[in-house]
Amino acid sequence: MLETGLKIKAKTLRDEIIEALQQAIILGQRQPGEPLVERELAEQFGVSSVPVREALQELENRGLATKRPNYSCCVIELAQEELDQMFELRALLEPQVMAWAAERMTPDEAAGLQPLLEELRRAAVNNDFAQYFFHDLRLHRRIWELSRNRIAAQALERAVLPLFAFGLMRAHRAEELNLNQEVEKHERMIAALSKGNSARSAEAIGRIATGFESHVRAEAKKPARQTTTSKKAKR
Amino acid sequence: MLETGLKIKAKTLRDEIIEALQQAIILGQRQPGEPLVERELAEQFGVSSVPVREALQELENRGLATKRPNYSCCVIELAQEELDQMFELRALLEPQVMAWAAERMTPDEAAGLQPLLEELRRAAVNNDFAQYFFHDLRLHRRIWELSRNRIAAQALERAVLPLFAFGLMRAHRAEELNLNQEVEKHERMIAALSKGNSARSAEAIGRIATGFESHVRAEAKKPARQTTTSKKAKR
DNA sequence: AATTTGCCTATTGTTGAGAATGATCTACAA
DNA sequence: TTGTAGATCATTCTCAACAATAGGCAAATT
Repeated sequence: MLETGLKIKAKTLRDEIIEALQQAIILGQRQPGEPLVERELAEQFGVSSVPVREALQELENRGLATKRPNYSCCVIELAQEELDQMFELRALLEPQVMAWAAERMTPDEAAGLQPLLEELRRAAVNNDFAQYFFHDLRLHRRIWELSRNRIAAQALERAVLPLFAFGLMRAHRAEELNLNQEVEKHERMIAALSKGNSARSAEAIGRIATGFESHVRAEAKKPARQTTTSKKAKR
Repeated sequence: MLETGLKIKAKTLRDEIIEALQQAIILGQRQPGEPLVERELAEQFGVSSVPVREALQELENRGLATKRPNYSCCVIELAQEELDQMFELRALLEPQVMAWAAERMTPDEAAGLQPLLEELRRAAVNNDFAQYFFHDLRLHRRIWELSRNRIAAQALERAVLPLFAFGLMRAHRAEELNLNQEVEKHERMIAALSKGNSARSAEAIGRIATGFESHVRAEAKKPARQTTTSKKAKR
């Protein structure tokens, strides 16, 4: 099962709910457009509605949900236009962030990337798409962190995470992807990073990052907006 | 007096409080590091504490405050390191966003920038720094919007707004700035934008970038590379 | 039939009180 | 003096009940 990987730090109910809902959205247990009703969730989590409200607010800030006054919060729905914007921003940001990481990471930190890469490799060998995307995200996040620019890392997070909610990283959407090949690209990228070669690192990410990008942009014409089965939209 | 520009906004208490606090922070009525106590603010605004909590959460997401569990929310304090990160990100992002705006804006939209430029000019003539920075932000925001990339615009907002909280845009910090000269740079930039000249627009923003950037970074001693990871990015 | 009007209801927004938390302070011992 | 354990206290966090809102339904009007 997917885990946050971050130590269980949920000290407050709000944070627990955030994690739970984020995971549910990313795993597709909550479909795009599906309403997230405060009281319903409150009962489900066995808490009051205030922590749920705050969690929903945070989900909106992470780009995983939309919230209008006096209206049920809904899982984010992305139009093609918005997908394009996210890819556009990522294409601009990530190469430079890679370059910064290459310049600024220590040898120790570079070595620390290997275990993450290993996880990626294992997922690829097992042909486990869900695991692959999960560890892919973890690896990229870690590198963003090593760029020593937290603001830029956040911007990337904001540009990438919603794609998970949209279902881009679900297994069935990526069946054409050759995971082993992708892993090789990552290996080359990390090799460049570890050598502190910023130019090659930036170039390498250009080949990967997109892996799914081209794939998705080609077929994303028909994203049928799902109608929820159990829960109908407000009223 | 500074106004949000958007009049019909606050439909909910939370939003009113957000606006009020944001303005207070930007105007320096709330100093960096100053604690924002929920009950205090609640009483001050004549409301209960929940809307205040939600407002504080939003302020944190805008990069204007910091919030730790079971601890008073505080107005953001920026270390030199974080300032550098914000300038670094902005330097990467804004030229490209300008280029996009130049390519994508309609003639009408380009014409619509003139009134904003006029406001800037007036503030400069009156040597009113507060007004100048305020209208400068409005103008830049509008252009970001015209880039047709909302995610990128948000990232820029997130990189720039905290600088206001930090007080970079206060009058006394900018006394060396020649406002009329700055206005001229903006005029050239907008001219390039209006012609759809993306290359010149991107280059023009590099010169303006803010006027305060060079001023501030001058006193910064930038550690290009860190050898230890003693300070891990706090989350 | 089409449009308007007003009520109805599900859901969000807000409140005041209370429980839980972590920082600070004091007393005491090494 | 220095460090440590416990009590204190300010403040956040949570709750359950209440109020306000916006959309939908149906009757009334044109």
